[in-house]
Amino acid sequence: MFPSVNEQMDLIRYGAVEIIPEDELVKKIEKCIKTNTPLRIKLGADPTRPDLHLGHAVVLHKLRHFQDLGHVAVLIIGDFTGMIGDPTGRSKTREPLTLEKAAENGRSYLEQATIVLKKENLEVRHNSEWLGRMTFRDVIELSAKYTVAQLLERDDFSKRYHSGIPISVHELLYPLAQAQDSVAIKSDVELGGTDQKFNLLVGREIQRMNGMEPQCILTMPILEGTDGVEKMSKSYDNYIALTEDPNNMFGKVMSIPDELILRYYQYALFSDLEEIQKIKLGLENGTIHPRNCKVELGKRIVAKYHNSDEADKAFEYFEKVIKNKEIPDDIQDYFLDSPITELMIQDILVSSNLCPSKKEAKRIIEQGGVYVDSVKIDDPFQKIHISEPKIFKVGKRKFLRIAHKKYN
RNA sequence: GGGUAGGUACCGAAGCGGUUAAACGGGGCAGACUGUAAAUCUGCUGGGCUCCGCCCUACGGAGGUUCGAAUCCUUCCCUGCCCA
Repeated sequence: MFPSVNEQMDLIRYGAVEIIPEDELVKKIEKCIKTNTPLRIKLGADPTRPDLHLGHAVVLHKLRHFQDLGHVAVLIIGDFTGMIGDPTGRSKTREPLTLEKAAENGRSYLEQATIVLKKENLEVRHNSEWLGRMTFRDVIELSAKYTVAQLLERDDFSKRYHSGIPISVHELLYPLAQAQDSVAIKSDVELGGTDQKFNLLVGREIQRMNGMEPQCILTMPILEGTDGVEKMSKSYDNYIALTEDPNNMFGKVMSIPDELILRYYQYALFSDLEEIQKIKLGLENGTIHPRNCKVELGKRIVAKYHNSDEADKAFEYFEKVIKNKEIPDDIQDYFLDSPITELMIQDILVSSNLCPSKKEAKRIIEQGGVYVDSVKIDDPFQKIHISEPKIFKVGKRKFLRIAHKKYN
């Protein structure tokens, strides 16, 4: 029924940073094989931000590995904890989320997560189910199990504390709430990024205090964003969303610095280690050109999240529009609802949402970033006839075919 | 409860009665360059007006002093730190 311990551990170890404690996990797996009972693998999802990206996918893939081994993935939508917002890595208190908003984000989260996860062996839970029912007394009992000093061990808490940045009490409670999830769903293993290590360990502690066998924890690396410096995150705008359209997805992969290529092969693609080794050698001895390698990486990532047809198209688009600065084939149409057919270029750019304001439109025009039918426009007040559709280009990759709306 | 330091644009941070749409840095955008949407360099970076000038909005909130305030006064809100 279940693969052997070694087989399982090989897959589980792939890409993992830490497994704490590893021997306990081995024991759990042995027991699972013996009793033919799948392990319950927990992953908590923070529904504060609705867009999942390749960074989130790293740990989702690990969860998928467990599913493939026959274990149960317990995905927790933190609709309740979303009201607190995990302060991990943040130097600022998060904006609280309403339960409704959290639930809505949770739905879209699930939709995106199942791009990576399979629907079999998947249990989805919302933590408002148990956290929302706790009374103040329950909360006091829970918080009595941990000390302020223990909580302040957490790096970002202590940093904030020592540099005088406010920490609200509810933020301190977050790790305990997350730990309570582990108690509620009786997890055997909890997954998370390395930045989650503290929270995951608290879960162990709290489970033990509730007389349960503590969960093992497994941490995955934090994937760097396209800038190659910061972790991939929406707030740094260096992310590649799972639902990113093929052209953007490919382009964003192309924009990663060369040093990140191998890391993306490993953690965005989960390629075989032998293959990664081969690429590494090739890059080192010059038999593989980094650009071609990145093209391949981009195509494969697009193929993974879309399909290989889209991947080829995205590559062609990139070659054409970015490399050769040509006009793409498929440009969206926009029909201006205006009684006049001759309008100032700056007005056209604003009404078609190519620019957010006239000032901005003016700026870009004056800086030489605007072309109409491949002719550079340098006067923001120049009038353009749009009785027939014209192709507007703003910056490197914003295109729109604009025409006057026809009334019949 | 007492004391003290603060709250400035997307973020960090200067300014402390007029020359301030607000230095500087980051970010963002545009241009050049490039295998690249990387790196680097250059420029721009509140909004409106046919616009080389004018008009709005803006320095935690609300009032006030003044010809004139982000800068002074009053009051309220928020935050750090120290002492209880």
